[in-house]
Amino acid sequence: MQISELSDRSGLTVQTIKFYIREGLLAKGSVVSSTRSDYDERHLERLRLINALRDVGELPVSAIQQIIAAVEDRDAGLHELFGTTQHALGPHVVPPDDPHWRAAREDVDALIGELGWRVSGRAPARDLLAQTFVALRRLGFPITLTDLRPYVRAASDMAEHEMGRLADGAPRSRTVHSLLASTVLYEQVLTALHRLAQEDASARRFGDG
Amino acid sequence: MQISELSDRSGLTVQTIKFYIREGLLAKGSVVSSTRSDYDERHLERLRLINALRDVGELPVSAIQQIIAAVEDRDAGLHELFGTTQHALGPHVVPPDDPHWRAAREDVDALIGELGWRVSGRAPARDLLAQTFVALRRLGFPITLTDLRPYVRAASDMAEHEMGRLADGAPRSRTVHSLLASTVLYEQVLTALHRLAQEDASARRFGDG
DNA sequence: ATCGTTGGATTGTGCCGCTTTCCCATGGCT
DNA sequence: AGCCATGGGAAAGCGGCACAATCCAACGAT
Repeated sequence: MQISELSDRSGLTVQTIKFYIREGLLAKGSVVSSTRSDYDERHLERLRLINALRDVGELPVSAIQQIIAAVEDRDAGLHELFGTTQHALGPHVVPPDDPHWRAAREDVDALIGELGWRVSGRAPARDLLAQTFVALRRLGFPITLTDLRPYVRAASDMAEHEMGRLADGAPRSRTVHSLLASTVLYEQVLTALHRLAQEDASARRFGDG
Repeated sequence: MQISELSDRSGLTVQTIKFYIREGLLAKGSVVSSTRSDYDERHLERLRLINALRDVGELPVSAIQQIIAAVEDRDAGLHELFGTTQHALGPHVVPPDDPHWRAAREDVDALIGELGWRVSGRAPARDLLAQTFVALRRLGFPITLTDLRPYVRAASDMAEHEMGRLADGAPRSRTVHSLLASTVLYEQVLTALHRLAQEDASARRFGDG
């Protein structure tokens, strides 16, 4: 398949595909001549993945780069791919050297310790959670463990469900895609449903219809 | 308080504060002379809100503008503020006129109808959900109602919990802040916990420790 | 032979969120 | 009275990002 067909089938412009190749998100086609390269279904599949991560996951190109690199590394285990994805998802803030921040971060670490969760000490999600704690406190809505309980329950139930859905015997590439779908795409599913449920709750409480 | 003190206390530079004033995110101080204005605690509070929406919620300035405008509109009810916030959260994609997209959107509408949720037909979260459906299908992981069930349950439980937390007798400004915290900030709490729970589940399933 | 297509490289573009720069008025200290 | 740090207001600049446009030389189908 030529690049123009790849463009048609993927819905991306030729320039964008070239851009992705330059940035290392997509492999070059196999060179047929100095002005022809051949692309196959795997290139299309890759573009679909890139598109999902970009459009739905709203990931920057640099983050997708990292994920793709981990996907390509056939030596890496699935858990390593997981870590790379988490790291790519961010946040990319450098925690300021602030006492409030350190306190929030300690609360987060303590919570994870109590739950017995096996989570890397460098997981960016720790900082993400600490950041929200700080912001909530600064706004005068300190968060308590009681507030968190339903969220913790829901989060672990869903995570369990997601891991259970990964097919065991499937080829690696499919498992990898499934893993990324679970993390990046199902996160959006959860967010969307949460917003919809909130609107319903708000309508029932404040609405006049 | 002068702008320099406001700058010190908020952690934002004077220029950034001026920028927010220009953009309509923050009210001007009360003019004391042609070169002095006076800022009070409400300005500081507002800056904290802006910061939370920006740093934690990752909202663009234009979205914060819309939310602030709704907050300022003392005639608007809380449910309207809710709708504005939802709209500001996005996504801001124009649904393409694609059969897959229309089908996904119909699935979403049907789901919401079955659940009996009172959700505006223009709620962007409908599109967000439809978008993930399309992406999942294109990747070869079609989503089923069974897959969604645990997410729906979790989402409505949390939404119920969040609405219940809003204090009834509090002054409007506090309720408004609480509402925004529930929607924008608790969404991040949920996301962070979901990621942490996933990492734990992944470690238990794939990890070697 | 011609004309469209491709690869490869360079340059340009539009948006975003500030940041810098200027200018000038003023207030308060000396 | 003189001086200068501070503040207000407006305009222009900047750095990052994700492409998009343009140009060129080399093919390849007709």
